Amino acid sequence: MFSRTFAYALRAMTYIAQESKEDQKVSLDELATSIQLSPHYLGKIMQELVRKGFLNSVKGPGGGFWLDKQRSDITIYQLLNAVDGDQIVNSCLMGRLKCNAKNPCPMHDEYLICRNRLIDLMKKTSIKKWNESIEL
Amino acid sequence: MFSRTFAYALRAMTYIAQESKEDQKVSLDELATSIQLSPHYLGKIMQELVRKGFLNSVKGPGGGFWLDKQRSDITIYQLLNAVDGDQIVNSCLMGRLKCNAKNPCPMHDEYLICRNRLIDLMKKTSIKKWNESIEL
DNA sequence: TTATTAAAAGAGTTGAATGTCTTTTATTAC
DNA sequence: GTAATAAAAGACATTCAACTCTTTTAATAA
Repeated sequence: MFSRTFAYALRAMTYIAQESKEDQKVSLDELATSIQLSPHYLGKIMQELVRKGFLNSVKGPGGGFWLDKQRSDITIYQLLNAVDGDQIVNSCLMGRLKCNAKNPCPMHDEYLICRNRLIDLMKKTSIKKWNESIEL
Repeated sequence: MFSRTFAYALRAMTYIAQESKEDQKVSLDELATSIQLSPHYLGKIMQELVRKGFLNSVKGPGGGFWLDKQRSDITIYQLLNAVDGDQIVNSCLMGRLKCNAKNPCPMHDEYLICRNRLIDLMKKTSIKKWNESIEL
């Protein structure tokens, strides 16, 4: 439903939120090992997340990625939108070109309800909360 | 969320259910024109649907595709499964490799509920019902 | 039985997402 | 300032769904 890149980004944020502080950075290699992804590809994802302000990085010896305390309040919905955009959830489940309240398909209303429930929950779930809820 | 092929298959079944009888078949070209898809690609999709028993076809002059009355009772869920399989709906929304009732993610329960509501409705919606509900 | 029609089959192409490899840039430690 | 470290950047490769084009097979009609 969502992209793999989003899943990787979420796993990476999860790990970094747990393991990093400003004085204890996580290197790309450590991160790549922990989430089982090639460091090259993960590098691109991380680069993009840093650029968009989801976490911090510094180059050089002792460098790496880390997450400020206050940034663990960002939600998985924000992360999803940053990585995948919002086009995914804004189309007819059945692929009808024009499906709307005036001319809905039989799935339309139910899909809207479900979609909104899931989006609401994603908007309420911060990285911090996500981490508190799951066992790795 | 689902494949384009499924959307095309549904549109094709919709058109054929409306326009065909055993003595009034719909040709591939007519169908392709009506749903705005290249006849070659549509041909493959139709071929597969015929092979799987969702509708009938005959070659030659006057040939084409048609849907038996009783086959309009097949559901859009059956069509989806035939085209896309069922793997789509059976994975964690957030892409966790092992997400289950014992070790769920924060989205797990809500997603299960929504997923089941949508699947139930798809199982209840026959091609016939689908056609009665929508305006083209 | 031959020409025509129309689906079936198969080979090839494209584009986007995903993934790999190499080079560059920035930072630190000495 | 030089060597080492580690992220950033960019070029290249792979994969898969989606799509196109060509050939074959089956059915009909005359």
